[in-house]
Amino acid sequence: MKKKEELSEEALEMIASRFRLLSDPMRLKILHTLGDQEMNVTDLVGATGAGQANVSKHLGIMLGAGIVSRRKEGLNSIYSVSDETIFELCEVVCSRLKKQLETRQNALSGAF
Amino acid sequence: MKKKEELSEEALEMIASRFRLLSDPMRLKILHTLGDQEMNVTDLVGATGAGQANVSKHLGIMLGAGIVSRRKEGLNSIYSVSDETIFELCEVVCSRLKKQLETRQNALSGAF
DNA sequence: TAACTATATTACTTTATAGTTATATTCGTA
DNA sequence: TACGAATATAACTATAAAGTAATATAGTTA
Repeated sequence: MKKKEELSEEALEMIASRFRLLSDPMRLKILHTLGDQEMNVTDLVGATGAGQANVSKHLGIMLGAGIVSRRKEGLNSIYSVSDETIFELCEVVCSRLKKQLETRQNALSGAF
Repeated sequence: MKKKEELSEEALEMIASRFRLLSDPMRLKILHTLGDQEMNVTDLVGATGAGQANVSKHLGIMLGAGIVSRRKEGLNSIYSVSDETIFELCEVVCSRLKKQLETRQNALSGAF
């Protein structure tokens, strides 16, 4: 029954926003560093080499979007990835990029 | 054999850039409008309601990134989506967003 | 309570980019 | 060849967001 529906501005904005979350190298680095572990902010700062305020801000943004979760333990904030689809998305993108580069290499293979 | 490899800055930037392409509502609208068809710029302008220069610019960006392709026919530039993974990514995001909103609704269901 | 530690937030600067207007380019046609 | 149409591009403006330094907040410990 579903035909080519017109996507509402609101829907487009929600989807775009989710992609926007992933469009920053530092956030990807944080997510990749987290992986399936729990880590506090200080350790993430050490692992990523970014500034504390910057890491904290990125985590706050991702927390708000519901892709990481936080639990407090004393002074520490311990974060983990709560949205596993993130990694699925990254894999799809990464595979596609590899294939694309491979195709380009082949296109040049006979030339000069 | 693959351990938790450190992702290079370059790799992170490439992946982030791909997500950045999808982080704009107008580009998503263009991609969704295209679907599996071929369309020229004028028709896309009509279908999206955006300005000609704007549509043209977005198409140029996506062409450069290899997610749409272009063929010329007389005065027309006819575009189509050349990277089907785009739709896969959008579906994953969209499903996840739905589930997330559903969860939030349930969280409020007993309250007041 | 005072000092310390971990995290969050605020204010600011800088950069990237979306949209727009005007113009250039390219091809078709009278 | 001159004109018109479709698309691309350049220049500009406005906005959003990343990074940073300074500060606030909250828990911990001497």
